[in-house]
Amino acid sequence: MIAEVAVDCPMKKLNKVFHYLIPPHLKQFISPGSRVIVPFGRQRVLGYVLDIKEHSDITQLKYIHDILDGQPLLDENMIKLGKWMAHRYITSLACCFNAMLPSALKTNAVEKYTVGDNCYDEKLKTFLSTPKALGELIKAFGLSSQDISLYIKRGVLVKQKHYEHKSSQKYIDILQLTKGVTKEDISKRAYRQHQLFEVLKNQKEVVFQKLPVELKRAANSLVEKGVVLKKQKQVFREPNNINIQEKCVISLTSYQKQVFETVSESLSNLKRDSFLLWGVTGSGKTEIYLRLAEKAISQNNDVIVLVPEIALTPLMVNRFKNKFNDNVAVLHSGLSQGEKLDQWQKIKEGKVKIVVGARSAVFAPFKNVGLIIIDEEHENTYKQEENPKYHTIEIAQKRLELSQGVLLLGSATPSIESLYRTEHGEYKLLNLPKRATANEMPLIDVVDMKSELENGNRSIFSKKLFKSIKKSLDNNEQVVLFLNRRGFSTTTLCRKCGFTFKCPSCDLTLTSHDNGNFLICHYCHYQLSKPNSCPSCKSIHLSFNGIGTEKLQKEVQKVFPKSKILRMDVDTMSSKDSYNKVYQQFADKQGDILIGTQMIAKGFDFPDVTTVGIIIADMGLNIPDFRSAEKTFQLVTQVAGRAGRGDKAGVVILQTYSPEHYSIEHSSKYQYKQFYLKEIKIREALNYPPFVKIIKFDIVANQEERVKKEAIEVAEMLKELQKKHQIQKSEILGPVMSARYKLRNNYRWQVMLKTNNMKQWLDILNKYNFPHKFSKGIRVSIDVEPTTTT
DNA sequence: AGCACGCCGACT
DNA sequence: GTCGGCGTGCTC
Repeated sequence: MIAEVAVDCPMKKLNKVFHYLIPPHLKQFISPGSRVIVPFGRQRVLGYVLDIKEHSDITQLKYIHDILDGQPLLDENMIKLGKWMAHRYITSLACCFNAMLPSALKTNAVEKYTVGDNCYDEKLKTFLSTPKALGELIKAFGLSSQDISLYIKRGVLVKQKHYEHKSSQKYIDILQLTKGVTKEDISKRAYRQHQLFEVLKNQKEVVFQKLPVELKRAANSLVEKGVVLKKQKQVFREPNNINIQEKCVISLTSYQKQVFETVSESLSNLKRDSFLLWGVTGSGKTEIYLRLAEKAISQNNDVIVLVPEIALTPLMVNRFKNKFNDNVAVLHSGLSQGEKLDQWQKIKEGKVKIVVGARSAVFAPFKNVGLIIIDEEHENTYKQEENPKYHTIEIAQKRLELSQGVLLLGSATPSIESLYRTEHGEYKLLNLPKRATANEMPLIDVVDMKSELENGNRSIFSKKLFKSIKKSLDNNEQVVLFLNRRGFSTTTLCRKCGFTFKCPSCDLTLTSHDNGNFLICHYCHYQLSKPNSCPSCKSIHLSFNGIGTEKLQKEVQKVFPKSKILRMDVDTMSSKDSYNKVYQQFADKQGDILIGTQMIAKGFDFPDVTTVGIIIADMGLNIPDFRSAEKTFQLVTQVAGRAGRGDKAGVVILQTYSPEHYSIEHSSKYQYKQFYLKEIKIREALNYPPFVKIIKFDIVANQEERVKKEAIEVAEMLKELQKKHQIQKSEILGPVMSARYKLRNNYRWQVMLKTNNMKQWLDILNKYNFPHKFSKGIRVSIDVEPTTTT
């Protein structure tokens, strides 16, 4: 008996499997889907058994060393899915299987040592009868690291990885300055340590785990010197308990009924079908989801419900929990690894029939998936940005193909691609053109900020927005202000010589925070305390340009001094609970005005909000990405949906510098269809998706010159492959410097491949083992159908 | 990832 | 003639 194993090792040629003999004592436990430990070269690594065979052509097979779980973790369909994924996203098999399992199962690999075949030392043998960590071994036998590597070489010792379940308690380390220490306690040359010192002086405490790598090292040496104190703090899991008044839904509208019946029919006939439900905000999509889930369960099928970000959609989770009680598992980012594992096991053991969760819940270990619902299907959180760079919709499609089920995508603003697919019969389009409740969508009033400026209004607020806010406040109603940029100001500029403060390792301008007291790099978190003068010309005239949520808050407070303002962005979300807290505060009317970034665009349902202000609507339009118009439209629609949810009518004031842009024009009138028709023409003319498929190659390394050289090489290789295999309908663009050229001291170039021949390219790139063709220190990562091209 | 293998310059 | 740098390639 031979086991075919996908080995987990970030190694070249890993789209292939390795054969191992199965030791007699493990025979009855090992089957496809088992996780095993196998000898691989001189190491022992994790592997996934994919198949059991009678024979192998390979001679000199090794034995499987051990098995990790009592039962196989993956069923036949999941193995098929993993194989398909590895090919589709050009990654290793093990990487795909890792993505399917809860992280608690994979992250706790501990290196331990045990005796090898050439160990004749009885003392060592007894000591290592249970595997020991390196530290224990060194302590007990007084060995040096050279001794150990020598012993490993000679086969006296064997290094292996141990996979242990972590305790479900989570800890973080808090750093504080020791009382009474000063700058002089740190050696003059230790630049990083001084940097950390400044941060701690200003912020009092900092979470160690959140520091950038460079500062972590500095932190450790300062802890050793006693300048900094390190304390362990337990992080408590946060139960998801927002009190939301349930809207009582008595019966479905005729539109809802029709949608329900259409999907329901496919469920009854066990047909493999895909639907796109295009329903305006508030049209009652959730109610349809609930009823369809009920239907699927009654037929003994399992249901997966996916939401973009579970923390931001407490409503959906609540409604499923209320309706199905114990039959629902929830997988959200607020759970500890251990808790996630518990939920996962509940699903695996068939104790629940429904899971509500974010992206990775698409891999929920159900046996019989009959329905997958993807809400807000246009959200880009459905694309995983790390390897395997999968898109949740694609995975869902593939799963349902394997288990014969129905896919239901829902959105008020479907992605251009999805809508395009409905025209070509890949998805069936379902419409909910009317809100389920009586109130209409709020009116969107577009204000041209250029003419405001011409009329002498230089403030952040247009006259209209100011009036509307005032009116709402006077009526004791609430206001939501949306600005998609956090921090105080985006650039700090010397007015004399034009110097701008930039991050030394990222080539990005530093955003000032805390009233300009800090400059922070939003990418690597490099910090600088408030500069007094320009480092280039010593001028003291510095100006803070560009507006972020912090500055907005300050301005609003100035103009409406009596109002109570709440702010919601990454910076105010220090703990998992902050979101719920602010949400609850605003719901309880402990705040008059809520200021926020993207975070407030989704799922907020406050009946007393009558003014919504979009401070700068066209911020996203300047991003050089083919999806920027689409994204802007979606964001405007979403934010607008926050107004007028109760009995009172709401107003949306949209401020913009480009009122004539088609994205702004159509979104302000809720004309998605018209926008779509225009956008799809542009996509066709410029040869962008959905008319072409993109594969993006990122070339990253820390040596500027080498990256450029390799990037040219990547483009050359692609052109050669294209020529050699005569691939038609393809275009290789680049290499070009990435939009964010330098990040964390790494330089990046990119090459784009546009093609209508995806299948052939995937076959060739996989066969050719493309991502691993490059020399050490150069990382070439491939993104198949990326969501952005920047 | 590790580690061996092999090819080239520096040195006993 | 040997030691050790690291570029290349393999691990069932």
